[in-house]
Amino acid sequence: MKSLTKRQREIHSFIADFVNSKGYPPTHEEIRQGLKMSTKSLVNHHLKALETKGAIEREPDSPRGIRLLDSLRSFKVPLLGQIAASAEPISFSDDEHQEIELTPDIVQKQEGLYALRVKGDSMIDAFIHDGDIVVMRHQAVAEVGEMVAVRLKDRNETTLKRFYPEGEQVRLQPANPKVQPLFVPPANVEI
Amino acid sequence: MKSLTKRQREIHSFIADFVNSKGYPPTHEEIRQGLKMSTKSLVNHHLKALETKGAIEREPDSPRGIRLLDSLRSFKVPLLGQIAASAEPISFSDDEHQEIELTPDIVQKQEGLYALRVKGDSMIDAFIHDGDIVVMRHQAVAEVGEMVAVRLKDRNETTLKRFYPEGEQVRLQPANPKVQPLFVPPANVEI
DNA sequence: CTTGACATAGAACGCATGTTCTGGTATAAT
DNA sequence: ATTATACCAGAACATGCGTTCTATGTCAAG
Repeated sequence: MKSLTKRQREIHSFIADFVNSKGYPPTHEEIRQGLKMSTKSLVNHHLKALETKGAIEREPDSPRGIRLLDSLRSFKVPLLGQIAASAEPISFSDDEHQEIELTPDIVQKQEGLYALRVKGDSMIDAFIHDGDIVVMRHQAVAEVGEMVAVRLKDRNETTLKRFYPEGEQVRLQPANPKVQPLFVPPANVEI
Repeated sequence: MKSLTKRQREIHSFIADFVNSKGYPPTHEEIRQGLKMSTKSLVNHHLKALETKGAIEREPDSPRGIRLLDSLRSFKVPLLGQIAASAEPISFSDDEHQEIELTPDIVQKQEGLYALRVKGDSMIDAFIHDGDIVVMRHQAVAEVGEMVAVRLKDRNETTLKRFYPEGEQVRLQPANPKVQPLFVPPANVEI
């Protein structure tokens, strides 16, 4: 999707808010009022721009015929593969690209999010069961005691442990020193 | 919401499907075609019925002005109040009736669901932090080791503990014997 | 048989709405 | 200066679409 201008972003988010609150898209006239524009032709002008840039789709000659493609009210997160909570990690599966739908009620910032399916019951004490899906945020630094998905660089494998710094080394609870943490989850578990 | 007739359910689910795939509600004409009816007045007749029964809301004289109240693609869960994960439980707050929006991707069965906001950090080892919202299912029997929200009958308070049966008594980890479990959550945590 | 919900049928009315046309302004890049 | 791009204005038009009116058919309950 090409980049939008300021006014175009305003319109786009206005439509998103409108859909969220009302359940159906706004008419040109409603957009005009909401953004204090003077005429509908101006609205149509911007909608054309949004359409060519791929932000929306429109049904010609159809009232409220606006479809948000880059929807704000529910966004998707890539389901990258499986992860082992036990001692034996399991690698990513690159073949299937599934997605998970989330709402802003669950997580606010949606940058760098991705999901993994948990294999094994060794983290069952932390409310994570076999088959659960963990939503994570990609970030560089880990905080003490946080749940981290660690990637062993030599192998292409990932595992879910707690993170504790310990002097110059990194301790992973429960298991494996001699690894560098790479991914850090915030705190979301779903069944 | 009053019970719907067969034809009314057909229309309701048709609208839900339409909204899910298109992003905006159908017109009367589109409903007519989709359900192989002969005239629009018949559609309007049924929509009136759905409206009086509380299944939808309509914006008069407005194309596609249909709002699904009992939506299928995202349903709401009452946020009943706060809950203490620490030793001191906190009672319900009946004044504000908030709601949380969920999608079927997160939980399948939506019967008897409700949400509680967690107060305190004592369950931080189970991935539950202060301010987190726990989604629970109301059920009568608890399974061993499951997370349970226990209600102390004498007081009107609730707390979040683990459930272990122990002979004739019930042990709650960590705390308080002499209580009967009432609510049992399945396994959902959100931030 | 009669009554009353529930579903169906066709047609006409008229407002709401998307579209199009022809203009104008502001700013920045060339 | 000139061009390109984004933004703004007003008005006229054709039609999509909700609404309303009037009837008919069905089927179970009374």
